Amino acid sequence: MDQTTPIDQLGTMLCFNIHALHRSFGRYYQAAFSETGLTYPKFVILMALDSAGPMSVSDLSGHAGVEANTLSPLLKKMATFGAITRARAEADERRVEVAITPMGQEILTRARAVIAEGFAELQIDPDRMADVLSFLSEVRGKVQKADPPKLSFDGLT
Amino acid sequence: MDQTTPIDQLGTMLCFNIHALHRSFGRYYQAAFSETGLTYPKFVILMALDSAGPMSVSDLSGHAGVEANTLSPLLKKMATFGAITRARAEADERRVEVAITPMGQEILTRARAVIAEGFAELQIDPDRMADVLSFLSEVRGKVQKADPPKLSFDGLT
DNA sequence: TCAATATATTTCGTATACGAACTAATCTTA
DNA sequence: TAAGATTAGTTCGTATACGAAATATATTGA
Repeated sequence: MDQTTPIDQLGTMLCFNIHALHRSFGRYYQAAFSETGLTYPKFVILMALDSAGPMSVSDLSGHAGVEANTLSPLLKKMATFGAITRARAEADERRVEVAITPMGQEILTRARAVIAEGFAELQIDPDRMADVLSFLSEVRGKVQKADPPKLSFDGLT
Repeated sequence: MDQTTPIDQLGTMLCFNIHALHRSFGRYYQAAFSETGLTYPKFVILMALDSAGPMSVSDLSGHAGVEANTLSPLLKKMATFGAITRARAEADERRVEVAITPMGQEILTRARAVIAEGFAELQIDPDRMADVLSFLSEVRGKVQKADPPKLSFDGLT
């Protein structure tokens, strides 16, 4: 951005870039999926259920990177649509087991193909991408564990 | 995630990582700012106005990476609070010029310090970070220009 | 010049997303 | 074994965020 960017601002810049790229992806997926009612968050849920198998809402929360209270209404809609199933666990009635259905699998397969096709057009270097992915995972782990210092407006003019 | 991740899934994985990291940053900033009413999107707006000077809503939209209709209510709240000013441009009454106030500057300065402090604790390699930032910017540019292929559920079982 | 078009912003409807509070089920332990 | 703590999920209130439509202003062209 600026040749005098101090190291203290790198964190801020990373957030900014993540935020802006997140929005760009959001619009991209919205354009790709809009005719179908599928959205990016739902796609992430299907991916998690497909790769890690049936699991509880809170486990899914960890896999998808969103809170359980965000998932709750989404899962309800997806179950109504038929892409997943939701059922109280017999062993522990507090838990709700979520699983992808064959219809959900079919949707996921098609969505993945569309996304793969779209990404191929972006011409992104796979090696660099892999490196960035590992960096982002590392940062995410640290951010999740961190206890942020608190901002205060005391004495604000 | 999986040692057999094919190249066509890298795009999907990048989205997933961006999405999850975005959520992690969101929670981090929420924890850091919650006592003050400042939020991450408002922080981004202050940063953009501070670094690029007063500008219209649509220019700010470009700088902040969100749509103008998202900014509109945010800017109204921030102006009521006193962190920014909003005024119809004299030359062109369609435009609304937005500018940061001294109070907004003060808030930004404090927020930046808190974030810089928090990030220093994360122990992230600055060189690697800089490299990742340039990659993310590059990807964002491509995603924004791209015309995604469209998903369809025709003939879904 | 004045109707057709274009541009800037706001409003509207819908979809995440979070923390806090709530409910229900399970576990602990005195 | 029953009161208290813990855990899982949902509901509630608030804050983004987007596309589409509405509104207001400016520009163009016959």
